[in-house]
Amino acid sequence: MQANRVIRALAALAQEHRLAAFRLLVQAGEDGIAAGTLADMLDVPPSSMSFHLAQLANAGLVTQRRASRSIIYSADYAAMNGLMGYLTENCCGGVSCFGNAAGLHSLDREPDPERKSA
Amino acid sequence: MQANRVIRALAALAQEHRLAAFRLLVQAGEDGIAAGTLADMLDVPPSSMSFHLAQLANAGLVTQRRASRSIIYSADYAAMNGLMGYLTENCCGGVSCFGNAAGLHSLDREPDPERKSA
DNA sequence: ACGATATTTATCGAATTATTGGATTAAGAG
DNA sequence: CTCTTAATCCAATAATTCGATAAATATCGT
Repeated sequence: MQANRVIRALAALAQEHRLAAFRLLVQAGEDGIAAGTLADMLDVPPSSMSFHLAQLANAGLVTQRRASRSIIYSADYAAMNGLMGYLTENCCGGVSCFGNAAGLHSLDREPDPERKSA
Repeated sequence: MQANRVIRALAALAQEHRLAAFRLLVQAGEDGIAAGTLADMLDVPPSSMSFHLAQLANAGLVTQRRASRSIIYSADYAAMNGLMGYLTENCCGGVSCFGNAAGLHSLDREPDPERKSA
């Protein structure tokens, strides 16, 4: 059941520090970033960073490798690719909500006026 | 700050019932599905369904309209589009992990053996 | 207005998640 | 071997979330 994996991936990214960390890792590319460096960049205690990185790793979104004393984390593009693929196929009307609807980005623009009509 | 909205959208989808509900709503298209019908489909108590739908609505992923006694929920394609856009731009190396990497979908194919042996 | 249907709200307990400080493991330098 | 640095593990705490029952609100047909 891949839905389960998708849920874990979504949950992993649905957290401020983890989303930020993942973005940095994506930007960093193959080289990756050491856990401590990441903790320093995001200004969170090492133990907290470790916790969040473990969550990302558990969700399969990042990989780790040791480089001497440091542990380098890298974004797993294939996993992210898979997540995007699932969302596109299952949550975008089957035929990619991209390209279909031409360039509307409500999450970028709308400030979300009000949800409840009182 | 759209990162905040993205996080809420991800969190909203990172739950079994909500992901399932959203998938059904996407499939249903414009017509949408009534809250009660959704609760029945997913076999969760109406109040629980209402709770989850509220989460989706709060994240801006679904819209609601009243049809006589029923409240019809519909997927907000624009919001989903925005989410996909953000993920593509910020979490896929800047230049769409799709199409770039040719056709690898780890979440679809790989059973990912050593992630959790449960 | 009344009774029936549909949905939301309120509330509670159980479970999960987030955060932190300190202990522990691993690797390199002297 | 000891010291230093890097990262994770552990335990305790705080906060959030989930699921279910019960009460409240809104709408419809009569």
